[in-house]
Amino acid sequence: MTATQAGLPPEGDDAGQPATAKGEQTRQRIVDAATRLLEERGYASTTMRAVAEEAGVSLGNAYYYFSSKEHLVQGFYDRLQTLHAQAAVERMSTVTSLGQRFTASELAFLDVVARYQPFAGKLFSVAADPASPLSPLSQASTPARQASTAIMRTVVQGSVIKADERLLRELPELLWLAHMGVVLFWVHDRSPGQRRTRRLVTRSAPVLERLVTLSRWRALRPTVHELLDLVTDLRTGGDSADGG
Amino acid sequence: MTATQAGLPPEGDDAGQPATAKGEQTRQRIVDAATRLLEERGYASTTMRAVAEEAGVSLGNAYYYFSSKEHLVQGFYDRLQTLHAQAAVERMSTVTSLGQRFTASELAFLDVVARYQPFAGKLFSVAADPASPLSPLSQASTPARQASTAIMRTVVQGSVIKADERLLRELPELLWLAHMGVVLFWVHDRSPGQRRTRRLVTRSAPVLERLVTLSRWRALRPTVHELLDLVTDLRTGGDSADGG
DNA sequence: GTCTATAGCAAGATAGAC
DNA sequence: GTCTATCTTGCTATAGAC
Repeated sequence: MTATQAGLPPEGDDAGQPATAKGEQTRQRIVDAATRLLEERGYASTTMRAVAEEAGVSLGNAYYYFSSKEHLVQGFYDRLQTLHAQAAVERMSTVTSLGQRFTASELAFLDVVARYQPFAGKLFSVAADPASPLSPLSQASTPARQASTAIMRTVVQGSVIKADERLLRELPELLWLAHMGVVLFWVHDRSPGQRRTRRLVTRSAPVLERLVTLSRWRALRPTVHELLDLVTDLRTGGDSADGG
Repeated sequence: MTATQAGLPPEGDDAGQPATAKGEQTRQRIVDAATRLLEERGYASTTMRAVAEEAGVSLGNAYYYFSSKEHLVQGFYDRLQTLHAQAAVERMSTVTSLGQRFTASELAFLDVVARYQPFAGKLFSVAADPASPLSPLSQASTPARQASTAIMRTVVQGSVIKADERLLRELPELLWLAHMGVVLFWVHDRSPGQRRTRRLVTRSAPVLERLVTLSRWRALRPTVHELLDLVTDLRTGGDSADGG
């Protein structure tokens, strides 16, 4: 339903891009207020009315800058993204194996988002709707998605690993998919401190590394390439559809 | 958030289990009305008011039997499940390889759900909330989940395949995960007739079969078992959390 | 271009009377 | 079990001020 999915340019979703410095300031106030309320009270209780009041603007004004509640939450997402990128780079700086770097990146992510776990399910639910701007595949999420893939590129490029060349090229995007998998698991993880998700990461990373290494094996190459062909084919087909 | 996830018995989610025959009848009328409207007008337009009117009861009465709109939709899901199971068994009856049987089952699924694709995103979104009774991991979805896994067991048991024994035992549940992946892809697939999802199925199934076969390889066994250990560990840990 | 105030709709959910 | 209010909240609209 979205412009993204039809492969068309965006339509009215870019409402309220401020043109003046004052506007930019107001917009920021609203995002800040929303972030504060989200952290304090979760998604459901963060009503547009409450955000407007917290920001000291009228309800109409809030909608002037954000065409929906979901668009507003996007700002919150972007902030998390930035924090994750920073934390990931820092924690990756001391390790050089692919598995360790992926682990570092994901554990950094888990640390950053830990406090939001209680209401992550609701947010996730909203993002799961393909028509939502919060969907990781939406046009509105393109910057966030690219930033996330960039982190994974850093994971790959900083690591010393021998793998099939084509696989290596696709690896950042594949790791992004893996990251989506981690998120999916994390959202359902009610264990204290999200221990289970941490175990998932620390234990699957070595297997991941092993599999990547095995891609150079003669006997496995055809299968590996068949998979890569499939991924490439499904990604570049016109209509958007993912397997994340 | 759900009782399921805490490993506790259900609490208030079983609202409105009718005690009398009359109650049972009313409940059924409401489910029927909801199903009819869902098929005709999709999720968003199927308001609780519309359902109540269609069923000839008051809004409050509808809520007496179904504590939320989501609980009401569960009946619709169950119906699809049954249809899928029937169609899958039928289409599998002529093939014996694992890949072909999995393909048959999934294509049967796609045929059954094709007409609901336009509003599947909304439904999916609701089901993505771990706290929702519609979540595939919720207590309320246990019957549907088991039915779905049963289909996958049929896929496996009817096929002649040599694989690592432990993998073979876990395969039905792993195929259920794969099925969830297909659903995830399908929900985002805007191509006509969901051609892309069909391609995903038909092309990934042979790879899947190949990988299962490779599990018997000496050099791969440790990795395969490491993965199976991980899956088992994460599943049987007390708190529920998945990777589907 | 920004912003307020206010009124109002639709729809999910609830309270309380009977 | 059933109904009739009633509440809440996302969202829209309008009309006007600076």
